Amino acid sequence: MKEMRTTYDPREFEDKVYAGWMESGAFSAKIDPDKVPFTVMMPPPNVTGQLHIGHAMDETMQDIVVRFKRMQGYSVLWQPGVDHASLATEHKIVEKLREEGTTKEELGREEFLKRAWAWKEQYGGRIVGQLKKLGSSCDWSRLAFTMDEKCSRAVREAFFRLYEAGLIYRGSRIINWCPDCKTALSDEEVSWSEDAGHFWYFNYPVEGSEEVITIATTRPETMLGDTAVAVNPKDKRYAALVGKTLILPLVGRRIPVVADDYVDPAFGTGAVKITPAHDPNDFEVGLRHKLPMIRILNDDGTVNKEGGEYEGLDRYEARKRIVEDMDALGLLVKVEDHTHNVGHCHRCNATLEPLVSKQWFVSMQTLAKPAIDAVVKNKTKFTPDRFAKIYYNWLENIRDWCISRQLWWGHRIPVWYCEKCGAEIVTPKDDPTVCPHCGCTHLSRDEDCLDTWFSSALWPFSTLGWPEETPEFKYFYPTDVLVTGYDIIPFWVMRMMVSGLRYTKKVPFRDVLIHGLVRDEKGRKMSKSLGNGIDPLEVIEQYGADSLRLALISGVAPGNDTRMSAAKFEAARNFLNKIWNASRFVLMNVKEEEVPADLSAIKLQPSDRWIISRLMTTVREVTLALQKYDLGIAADKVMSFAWDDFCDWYIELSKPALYGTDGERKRQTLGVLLFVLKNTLKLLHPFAPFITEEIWGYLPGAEGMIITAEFPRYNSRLAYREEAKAFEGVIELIKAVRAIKVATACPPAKKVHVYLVAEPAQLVSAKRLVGVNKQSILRLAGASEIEFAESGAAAGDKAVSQVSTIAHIFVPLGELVNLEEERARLQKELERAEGEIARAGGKLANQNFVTKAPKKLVDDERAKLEKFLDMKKKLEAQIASL
RNA sequence: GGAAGUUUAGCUCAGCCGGGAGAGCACCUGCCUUACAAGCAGGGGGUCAUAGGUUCGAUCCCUAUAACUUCCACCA
Repeated sequence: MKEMRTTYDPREFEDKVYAGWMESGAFSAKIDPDKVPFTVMMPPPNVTGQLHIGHAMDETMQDIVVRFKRMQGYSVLWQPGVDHASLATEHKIVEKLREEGTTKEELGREEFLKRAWAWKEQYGGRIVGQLKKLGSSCDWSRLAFTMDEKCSRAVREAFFRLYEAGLIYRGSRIINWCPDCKTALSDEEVSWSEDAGHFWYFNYPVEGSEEVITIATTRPETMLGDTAVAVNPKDKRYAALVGKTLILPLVGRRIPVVADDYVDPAFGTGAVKITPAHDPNDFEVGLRHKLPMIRILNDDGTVNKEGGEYEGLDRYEARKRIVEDMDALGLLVKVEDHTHNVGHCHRCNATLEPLVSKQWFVSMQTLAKPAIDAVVKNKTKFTPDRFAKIYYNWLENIRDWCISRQLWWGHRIPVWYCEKCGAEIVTPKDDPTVCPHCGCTHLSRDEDCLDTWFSSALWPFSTLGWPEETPEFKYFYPTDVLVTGYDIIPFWVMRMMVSGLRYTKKVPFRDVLIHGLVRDEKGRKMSKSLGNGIDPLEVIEQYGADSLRLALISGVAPGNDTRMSAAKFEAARNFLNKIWNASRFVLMNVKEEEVPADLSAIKLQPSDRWIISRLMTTVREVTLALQKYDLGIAADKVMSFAWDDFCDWYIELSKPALYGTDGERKRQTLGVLLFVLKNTLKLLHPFAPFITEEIWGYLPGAEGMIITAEFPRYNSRLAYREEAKAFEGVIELIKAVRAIKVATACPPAKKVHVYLVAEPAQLVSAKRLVGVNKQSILRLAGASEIEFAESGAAAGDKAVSQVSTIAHIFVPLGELVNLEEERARLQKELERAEGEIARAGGKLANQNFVTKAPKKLVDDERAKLEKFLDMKKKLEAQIASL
C-alpha cells in the first residue's frame, strides 16, 4: 500500500484526480431506460471569458448537486457549454482592431468574422480548462457552443415560428443606442447611474410676438430635433399659448405648443421641449400629436445633416456650442446643477443615447402568460421561493424585447428582403434564393444580428437537438434544476421559461436554484476598477479547489450574497487538512491488519454504536438538506460530524484499542474506523471531490472511484438511539473531569483519581458503561484511575465535585485545591441550578402551560425540574462539606 | 414612485414545523498528549433593530417604525 504524504497538499493530486475521472468516463451521460435521468444545463460562460469568483460559486453549486445525484444512482447529464456573447466579444475584437489602427468597417463583414472566429479559437478553450480546475463534473464530450450548428439550427427555427405567429415584428421605436458599440441594446442591458449634470433653461420665442416660453433641458443638443413644446392642459399659465407656434432658435423651425397630460406642471418650468426621435416619453407625445420625428444623431454620436451648421460635431461638442450660441442670442436664461439618472452601456459604460430606430422586436405579453402560470402552478419552483415574486414582477410588467443588434458576431437575423417588391422572407431552414411573391432572385439579407440572449433562451433544448426529437431530447428534457444568480433572472431565466413553454410546451426546468453575489470582505461588489476581485484560479493555486468550493458554500443561505476573504479559504483548508490527517491516522494503523470488511462481523462497543448512530443522523440530515438545495447547511452538517464527532471524539476514544494488546479488538475498532471514514468521505465528496477521491484511492477495500460510489443511505438498524444517548453520558463525564482539572489549575500532565457516586437505580448501567470505556475515559479525561464509591467521602476532604448524568463525580486534588475558588465555582453551579429550577418551576406553575402545551413538553419540564432539584441538593451538600 | 431583502456575539454569518440562542474567525487560559500547532483542551461574550399584537409560550407569525442593501421605473 502506498503511503500518504504527511501534509495535505492539493497541488499534489488535484490535476491527477481530474484526469482519472475523465479517463473513467464517469462524467459521460448515458441514456439508460432503467435509470431516472437528472439533467442540469450549465449557464454558458462567455466563450472568450475567464473564470471569475461568481462562476466558481455557480459551478460549485451545480457540481455538488450533480455529484450527489450521480452517487444516488441517477443517470446524470450535466450539459456544459459556452456562449458567443455577441456584444462582449465583438467589443473586445473592435478594441483590438483599434489598437491595430483599423476598424471593423474597414475590414468588412467577412474578414471581421474570420478574425472573430480566430479569436474564439484562441481563447475559447481557456474557460473550459478553468472549469476543470474547479472540479466540474460535466460531460465534456457534449460541450456546446451557442453558435455551433445545433444551436444555430434551433435559433433559426425559433425565429421562424415566432415570425409566422406574428410575434416578431419590425418597427421604429426608441431604443437605447450605444454610440461606442454602435448598436441597440435591450432595456435590460442598460445600467443606470446618478450622474452630475446641468439643467439649462432656454427661451423659445412665440411666433409673431414678443412673448417667450421657457423650457428646461438636460441635453441641449437635442433641441435640434425638437418638433413641439408641451404643457399640461390644466396649467393656466400656458393655456393661452396652446396652439400657438414657436420659432425654434438656431434652427428656425416652426413648432407648435401642444397640451399633454404627460407634463408635470410642478417640475422645471412646466413646459417641456419635445424631441420625439430622442426620448421615449417625447416619442409617445409625438405619436399622440402626430409630430414629425427628426433624428439628429449619427450612429457614432455625432450630429447628422439635420443639425445644420452643427453637423459633424460630437454630441458633447454640439452641446457646448449650442449653449454658447443660445447665450449669445440672449436666450439662455440660467444654468443649474442637476444630478439625474443616466443610462450607460453595460459593456463599455458609454453614455447611451435614446434614439428612434428601426429594429426587430418580440412581443412579450402573450408569451409571458404561460411563463407566469407555470410558476403559479408550481411546475417550476424557485429556491428560495421569494424569487418567484421577482420573476412575476418582471413578467407582469414586461415590454417588448428588442432583439436586433447592429453587430456582426452572432446569429444573423434570418430575414431576407426582396429588392424588387420589398417583401420580407423568413424560412425555417434553408436560405431563400427566390422571392415567393414576385419571383425575383435579388434578395438581400438583414444586416443585423440577434441579441445573444435569443440563443441563450433556447439553451435547455437546443443543446439536446431540438427541433429534432432526438433520443437525448426525449430522455433528458425537461431538465431538473437550473442554478444561477438572481441578477440573471430577467435576462435568462425568464426568457428560457418563455421559450421552453412556447416551443416544447413544457417548462424547461423543474427547479430554479438562485444564489447571490460574491462580494469582497467589505461587502463591495467585485470589480476591475476597484481591483478587489478574487481570482478563483489563484485561490485554487494557493489553497486547492476543494477549499475554494467549501468556502463558497459554507455559511451561505440560499439566495443571499456572501463575503469572501482569505480567512474563509484558510478555514476550509484547515478542515480538509483535518480530514487528510484523520485518514492518514486510520491508514497508519491499518497497515497489514486484516480488517473486517463489514460491520456484521464486528462486535460493536458502546462508543462504536455511538459514532455509527451519529453517522446515520448525519446521513439523514445531509441528504435532506441536499434535496432541499440547502447546500450550506448540508456542508455544515458533514463538516461538524467529521471534525467534532469523528476526529475529536471517536478517533480519540479508539486509541486505547488501537494501541492495546487485544489484536481482535484492534481489528474490530479499525473496521469501525474504516466504515465511518468511508461514509464520511462519501458524504463529503460532492463538496470536496478531489481530496475525497484521492484518499479513497488509499483505502483498503474501497472499490472503484468514490465519484461513482453509492451515496450513504440512512439505515434505521444502525441508528442505535438509546445506546447513543447513553453514551453521551460518557462524553459528559470526560468533559466534566477535564473541566474540573482546568478550573482547579491542575497541570494537564498530572493524572487524577476519579470517584463516581451513582444513584442506586443507575448504578448497574453506569458501572457497565464506565467499565467498558474505562481506558478511553482515563486517556481522554487525563485520569489515573476511575472507580465507584459509596459517597464523596472516599475522595477525601479536599475534593472537587461535579454533577453529571451518569454519576456524581469527585476528584481529590489534595493540596492543589484552593478552597475559596472551589467554593466560588460550586456556588456558581448552584446558582445555575437554581435558575433552571426557577424557570422550569415557573412554567409548570402556569396552569395554561400545563393544560395547553403538548404533553411531552410538560413531561420534559417536570423531568428537568427534578433533575435540577437533585443537582441542587448535591451541590449544597458539597458546599457544606468544604 | 413600485418591489424584494437585511437588521442575531467584537467581525462574517447559520438558525427546518413557534417550546431553553449556534458556527467560524477574533479574544482569554492552559497544552509541542507518537494523525493533525493548518492542532488539542477549557473559557468569556448576545434585551435576537424598535414598539405593539396573536399565543400557555415569539429570534421565528401579524402590524407599524427606523436604518441599510438590491432590483425595477426614469420628471424633461
